[in-house]
Amino acid sequence: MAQAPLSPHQIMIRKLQSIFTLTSEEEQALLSLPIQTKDLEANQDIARVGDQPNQCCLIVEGFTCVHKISAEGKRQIIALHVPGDIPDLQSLHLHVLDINITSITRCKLGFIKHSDMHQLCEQYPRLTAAFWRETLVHASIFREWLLNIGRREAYARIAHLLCEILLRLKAVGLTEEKTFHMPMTQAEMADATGMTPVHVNRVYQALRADGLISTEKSQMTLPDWNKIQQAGEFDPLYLHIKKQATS
Amino acid sequence: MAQAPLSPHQIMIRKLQSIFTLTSEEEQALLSLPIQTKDLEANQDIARVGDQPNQCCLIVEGFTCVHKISAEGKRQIIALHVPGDIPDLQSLHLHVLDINITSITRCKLGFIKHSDMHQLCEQYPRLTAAFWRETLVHASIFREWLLNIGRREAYARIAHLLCEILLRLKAVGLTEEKTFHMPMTQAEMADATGMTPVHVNRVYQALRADGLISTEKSQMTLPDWNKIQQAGEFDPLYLHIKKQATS
DNA sequence: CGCAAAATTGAAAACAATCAAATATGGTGG
DNA sequence: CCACCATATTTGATTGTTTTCAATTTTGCG
Repeated sequence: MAQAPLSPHQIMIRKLQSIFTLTSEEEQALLSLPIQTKDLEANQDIARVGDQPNQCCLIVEGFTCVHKISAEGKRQIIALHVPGDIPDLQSLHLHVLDINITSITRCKLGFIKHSDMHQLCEQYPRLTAAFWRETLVHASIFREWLLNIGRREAYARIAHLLCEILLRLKAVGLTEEKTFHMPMTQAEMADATGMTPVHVNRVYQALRADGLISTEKSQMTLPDWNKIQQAGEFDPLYLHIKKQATS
Repeated sequence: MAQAPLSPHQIMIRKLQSIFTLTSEEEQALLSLPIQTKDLEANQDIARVGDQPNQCCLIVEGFTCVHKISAEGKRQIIALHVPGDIPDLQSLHLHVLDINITSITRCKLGFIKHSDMHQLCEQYPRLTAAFWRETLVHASIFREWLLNIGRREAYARIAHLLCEILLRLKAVGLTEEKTFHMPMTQAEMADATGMTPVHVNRVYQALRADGLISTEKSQMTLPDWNKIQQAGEFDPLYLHIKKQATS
């Protein structure tokens, strides 16, 4: 049941449960957190370098990305965010944003005031640990991306990223078997992998020819998990997901 | 007064003070934290992928790095750590290490039990925030490295990393004007920037020819801060250092 | 049906990797 | 203090993945 439209609180809890075990009391507390939702078109800025937000942004539906622009004007996508993620959770303790956050697709966002977060964490110290852990898992993903971009060749790099997206969507119940909704353009994949769009296109073709991916509209299928996992040198340890269903 | 031999507690406090304002009560609490020190030769493993440490490792003297090895056997240095840093602070909440930690130089390390850290944080919630912030600053550095490796060409990439090292050492008082002790070999710089040692060597020569760096033994000098900052597209915002002395 | 965005193709250029040696350096023991 | 050795740096020639540039084709959507 991919794309089931969950409420902001439900998706947040599902995501946290995938990396941390919440008690029902803690779930209750999360459910009472005030969240204000907002819909957004694709390719809209959510926040920008230099901003000093007083709220966090929960992805409820859609994809967003965090990116930086070099002085030469080149864009690097630093992170992808799927439903359940909070791209600017760091802003709780780093008060000036050093990144841009932009929607990739149409999105439903949930905004949570810093003050409400701080109050909740004060009251439930285990939730502090849960959110801290959430930021640490994202840091772990940054580390794996560094290896991916710094030391893997293009073919493995793309394969690796596709494996990651599948597992992260699976963790929040947004996949259908080996198929998932993949809204990123090849140009966006290029920005995420430190490549050019042209080269991404050529690697996609190679992956298709080798039977590692098949695409139809914006549906991406990874028909042979073992093969693509091997091609991408993919080991899901770094995602620190509790229950690992990689079937 | 570079290389002044500070105690483990002193260097930890100095580092935290560079990104967070500690009260004297909090400093007192940190001073009473049990830390067991250990000396280590260069190029020794401190921890490895898969480990489940029950302690954190504070760098007191020397340089260490965090790295990952690809399936092809290529190494990517993910992070550098200088005195005051705690490379595996994440292990407080991510119980299985997804990285290797290795000494670059001879080091003095301080080990702090997780249980002592948890107890301290429970007692002083602002210290939880301080350590959380410390992990977030390191995550911010990962993000900048992603931009550096993904989108900057070799010349800028090296320049950027050298700027970062200077500022990070300055934050803990380990620089002499524009000069600092730079113990990394060119091969290690290559692993940190996703390049080959040969190419690092050629970029170093270009930087020397352009008057952006000068090296003598393992002393590195950046004679013209403005020029190298520009060459490396370096903006220190991402370091989130409180008092910024970039003279 | 029409249009803008995205994907695809081909050819040429460039940055960086690779391979293989040669030179220099720093630390050690005699 | 010097010779020696392992390590690190440097050099040159070649190869190769990836980028760049410039179309062309396809797709999705109103």
